[in-house]
Amino acid sequence: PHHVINRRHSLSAQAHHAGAPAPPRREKKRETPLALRASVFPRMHHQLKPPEAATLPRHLLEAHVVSLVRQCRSLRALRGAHARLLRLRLPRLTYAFALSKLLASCAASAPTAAAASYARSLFDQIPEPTAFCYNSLIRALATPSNPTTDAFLLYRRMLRAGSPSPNSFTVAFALKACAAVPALGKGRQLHSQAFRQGLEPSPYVQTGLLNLYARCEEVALARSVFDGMAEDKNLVAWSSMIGGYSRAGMVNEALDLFRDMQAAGVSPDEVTMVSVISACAKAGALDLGRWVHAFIDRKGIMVDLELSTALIDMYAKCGLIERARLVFDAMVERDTKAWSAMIVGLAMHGLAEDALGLFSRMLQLKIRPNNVTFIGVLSACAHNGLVDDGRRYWSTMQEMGIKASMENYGCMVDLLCRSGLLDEAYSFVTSMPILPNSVIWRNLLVASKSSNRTDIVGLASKKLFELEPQNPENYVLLSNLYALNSQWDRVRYMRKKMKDNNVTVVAGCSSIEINGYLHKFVVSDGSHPEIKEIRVVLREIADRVLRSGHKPWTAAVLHDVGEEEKEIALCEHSERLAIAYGLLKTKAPHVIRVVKNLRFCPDCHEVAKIISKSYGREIIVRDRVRFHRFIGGSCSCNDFW
DNA sequence: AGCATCAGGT
Repeated sequence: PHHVINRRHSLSAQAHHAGAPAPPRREKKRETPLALRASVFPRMHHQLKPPEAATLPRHLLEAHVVSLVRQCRSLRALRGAHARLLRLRLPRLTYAFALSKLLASCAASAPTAAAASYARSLFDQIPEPTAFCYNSLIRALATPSNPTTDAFLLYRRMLRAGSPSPNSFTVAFALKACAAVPALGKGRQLHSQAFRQGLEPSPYVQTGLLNLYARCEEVALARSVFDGMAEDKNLVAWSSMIGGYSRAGMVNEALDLFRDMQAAGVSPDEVTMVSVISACAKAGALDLGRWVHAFIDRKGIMVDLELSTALIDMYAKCGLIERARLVFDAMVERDTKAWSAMIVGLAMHGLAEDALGLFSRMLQLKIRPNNVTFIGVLSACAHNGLVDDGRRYWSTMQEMGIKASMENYGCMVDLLCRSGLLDEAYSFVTSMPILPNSVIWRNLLVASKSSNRTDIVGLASKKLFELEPQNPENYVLLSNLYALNSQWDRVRYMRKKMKDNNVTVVAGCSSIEINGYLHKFVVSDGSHPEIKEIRVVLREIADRVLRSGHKPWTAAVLHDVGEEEKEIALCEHSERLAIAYGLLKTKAPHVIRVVKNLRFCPDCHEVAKIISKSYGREIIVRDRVRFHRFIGGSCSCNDFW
């Protein structure tokens, strides 16, 4: 039979390749339709009274239970049904049956904390839970809001009890729970146990494992599960693996696999496309993103809420904020995430007015913002020096009863620091109700760079090394700070400390997309096949920069080497290599788009301005924080970043 | 009774 199935698959793959029309898209999954089956049972069952319940045969009672539970579409309805069943005073066994049906229905509902606790209370009332009951409870506990991985603990309890023994459903649900947290270690234990119990071959266990590893960004592990799966991998396996690559930022791999998937005759759906689009977003690969969007249209893939949101994010992160706006405006239904994506996108582009305008429209339409929305709002203020507005939005957030997350505090600190309000930032940090994270301390440290505030520098660096003793950024930052104040002994001490703690510097990395392929560069990177040609362009840039009267800002180079060497190091910064490659490979009206993993080097920022004027090229660079758009010698950030 | 997707400050 396997042979036959495989043949069928390869035939359909051929049909697909021959350009046959794509099969009609399936309808998006909806909630179970209301009581389709209720009419099957006589109306009298809905009005069952306790005396009758005692006389009816068990199979009829069970049918009644099934129909009652099936009608429930919310937790509230389930509780109501539960109450009605209680009043019937069902025989013990039938009641246990009813409880397990309620539990299963609860597990299938939206995975909220309320559903989880109700499921647990149902489970606790079942005297001898079957594997079905365990499975349902594990499934209901699989919410990201369960940091202790209750689901996994229940699974262990089941194993310890010895009976009932877990089946493939148990492992699949437990894996989903681990993936939701995500909890890699626990997931790996499940993997080996599933193997021992012979449950590994189940396709649901396999995709569960694959997805767990993909969510944990354990790409190699995910890939080994993926490769170990049968020839005819299903859509879920492909989507999950592509999602894993995408999350890990391995864009080329994600897109290669997307191509392999089509070659294997599997048609992607809207879920697959969300991962593919967000891979493009992460990479800032505009051409690829545009191509994938066209693909979605061509194949008639439904652009639902999630895919629209992913498209907004992609266009925003690829520097086409206008297109992001078009997608947003075309949406028929927008949730908080869609609004947030748009607001964050505008903020990233320094378009504070639009971002804040959109936010007030969101409020008018009674869409409830959340803390992520406020990240967008506050960062819009921060990027434009709107301190007073930022403070006002901060209190708006409080008034709306939205609990500030660490990220929100981070935005506020950033806002105050950028506006030079170091004292206010410092007292804001020290009066936070939660312990500030490393990001906040780092921000404070950067802000006090030229302030002579040894108290702040001292505290912030102490906290930083406590929180992140292994983060190279901290060493570089502090070393830089000391170098700025010519405290060379301290600079040397930092370098020694770095060596002693086995910390190595993270290289800046910039990428540019040429002809659909992503080219990556790191500082002084000689590995590119066209490096000779690139160096010629770099020399020409250096000449033009010199003629424009710009003096290389060598303070951006950390090492205490000679001035000349510093200038050379600057010229080989990753962003400059990428821009040079863009100049080499493309012609005038084409926009040079570069993505950098760290912040823009100040000297390279100046140089980019000069290039945009001297070569008459538009350059858009996405750095770790925001977009910079260079036209005719100036940047859209107005040098405020 | 299951498996895959969306927004994030430094």
